[in-house]
Amino acid sequence: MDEKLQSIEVHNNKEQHLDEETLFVVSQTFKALSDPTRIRILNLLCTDEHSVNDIAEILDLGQSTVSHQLRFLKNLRLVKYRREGTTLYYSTDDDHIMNLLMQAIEHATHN
Amino acid sequence: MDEKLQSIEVHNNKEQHLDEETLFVVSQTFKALSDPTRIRILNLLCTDEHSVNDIAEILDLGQSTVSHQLRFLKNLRLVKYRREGTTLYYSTDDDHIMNLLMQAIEHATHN
DNA sequence: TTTATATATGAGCATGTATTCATATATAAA
DNA sequence: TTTATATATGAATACATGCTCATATATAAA
Repeated sequence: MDEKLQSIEVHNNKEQHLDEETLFVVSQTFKALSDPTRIRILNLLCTDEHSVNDIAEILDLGQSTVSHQLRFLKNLRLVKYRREGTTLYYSTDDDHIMNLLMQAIEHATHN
Repeated sequence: MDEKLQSIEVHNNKEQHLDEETLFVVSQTFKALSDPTRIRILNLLCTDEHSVNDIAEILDLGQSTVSHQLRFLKNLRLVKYRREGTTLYYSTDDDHIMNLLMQAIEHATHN
């Protein structure tokens, strides 16, 4: 099933009960999207890949801050990286979750 | 524009920059969805309205806990209530955000 | 008015989290 | 190997957050 098809589904939860694991995954996912710094990083990466220092410069953040947040996002498999020498180029790695973020941004701006 | 049409849009963020207010609204919205207790409450309310005590009993939570979380959700206009005597019946009040939650639950269960 | 029931609220506490600082690691060039 | 650059990491700290307890408020019934 591709992204487009998932997106046109009407998402009503057939099962009433949410098991512990689903609850954990869902809450973790939204937690990733609940911090302004991470939102800015993901929003930047949604168009292009960027190195850690680029991200830090563009968003005016500390290198350590960016690295910590990227580790967080990488653990949730929301971003990935590609190495080129000593430079790591990060990019997004979950189109579905990025789509959720973009929907929320649209919702926030157009209301 | 109705909910269905918003749902089939491809959500790519045309503007690069996220202003302070958008950032705040988006992060607050996701913060609301990032707590297991609030997810359980919203998932329960997504089908039917329920009183505070009902929610507490069904989800095995303290009355105070539920009331505090409902206040949080109400401040973000994610839920509303209707009074009947001393009983307050809460229900969801933002179909778009509820759809985001359902998408995330689908994503978490079907993967 | 008194009593009972439903809900809201504030304080306190324990836990979680984002940032910063100092430093470690890794790759490449000299 | 030495040096430089890019990134990662751990500890410390300040702040946010969720829950609980006790109590307040609000509505209705007696």
